[in-house]
Amino acid sequence: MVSSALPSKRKSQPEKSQPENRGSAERPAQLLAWYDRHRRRLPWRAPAGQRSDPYRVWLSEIMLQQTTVKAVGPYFEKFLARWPEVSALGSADLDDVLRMWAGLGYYSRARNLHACAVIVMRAHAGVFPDTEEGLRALPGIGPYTAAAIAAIAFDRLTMPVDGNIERVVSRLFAVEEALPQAKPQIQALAATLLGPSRAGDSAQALMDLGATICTPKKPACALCPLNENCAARERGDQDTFPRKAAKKTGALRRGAAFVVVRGEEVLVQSRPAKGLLGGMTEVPGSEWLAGQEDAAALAQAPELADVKRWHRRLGVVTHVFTHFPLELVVYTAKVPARTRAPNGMRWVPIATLDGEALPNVMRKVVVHGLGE
DNA sequence: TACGCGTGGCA
DNA sequence: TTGCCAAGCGT
Repeated sequence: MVSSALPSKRKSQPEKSQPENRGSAERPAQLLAWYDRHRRRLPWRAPAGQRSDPYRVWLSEIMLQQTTVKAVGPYFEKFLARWPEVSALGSADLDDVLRMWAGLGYYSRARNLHACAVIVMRAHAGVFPDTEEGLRALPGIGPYTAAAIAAIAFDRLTMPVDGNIERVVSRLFAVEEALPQAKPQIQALAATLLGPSRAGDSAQALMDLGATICTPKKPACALCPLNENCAARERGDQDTFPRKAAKKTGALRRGAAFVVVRGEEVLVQSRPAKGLLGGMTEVPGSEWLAGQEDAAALAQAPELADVKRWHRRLGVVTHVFTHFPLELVVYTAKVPARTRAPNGMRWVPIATLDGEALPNVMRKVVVHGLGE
């Protein structure tokens, strides 16, 4: 329900210092009261009133970076079952962590997760730092995550600001400045929503509000506990916040992937540890370049003397990364039983591919290459 | 500062 | 179909 846009009587300045905005002092309490009635039950959340386990909070916060609650759920359970505490994770092999992370995306998170667990185990005796500053020094923990763990696990009086909270706050105060330039202003305004205690609940309340009521499109303002005091709603243009600078989309890149089958095995290699899909498993392939032709891609096939000719599969595999779309032509070949893998490559049974650290784009390639 | 970094769901 | 979006971080 979008009310008609009324002429705005007030300039669109943030209401930072406008005492005539009656009721704004009640927001922290209104927020917590709403949270106590409507909080979501999530696997990593402690029961109401109980302190959360820092390990679970940390693990969930890393997984939730730019990732939906729904996608994280099963991964969180898997990780917790296999590595119940930080010392167990710190003792694990990085390859095992990458395999368990496969499919969740943003794989540098998995490497940093493991590195962080090692540091906590060895340099902090297995105990997470309980301050924002201490947490911020750990790999994979930035300003948001440090504040979130400090508030949720250690009850520190700080307000983490994620995408949800940016949206809620930019609407509450009708912040006209565009992201990301508006981040400092939004951070300061968000801090005004903290009460004298329960910082972690205040943060999670804002996140739940953003996820369920103050949604990106068609926010359910009628159900919002703060709707009497929302500048954007008063103007009627709440769904135009937050303001954002236009983003550019990357150019299409093309390449070839080579699915080499030896009996019931397929040829794979590991990608370099850093960069795109760092440390993950892939089938050999050409470079991924904008404007590349098929012939150029085919010329980069792995050197296998036993391959008489490559068979090009019909169609292409498409995949869209955050910053560019990708089209891969898939070539296949069968080789004799004792063909040796080229340097740096290895044979993996097709039946165990599920356990490999295969990113989804490579799963698509393998399915396309092995399909009938 | 701005860009590189995955994936799946949604309208 | 296409673009947007989701509990950001590292460089």
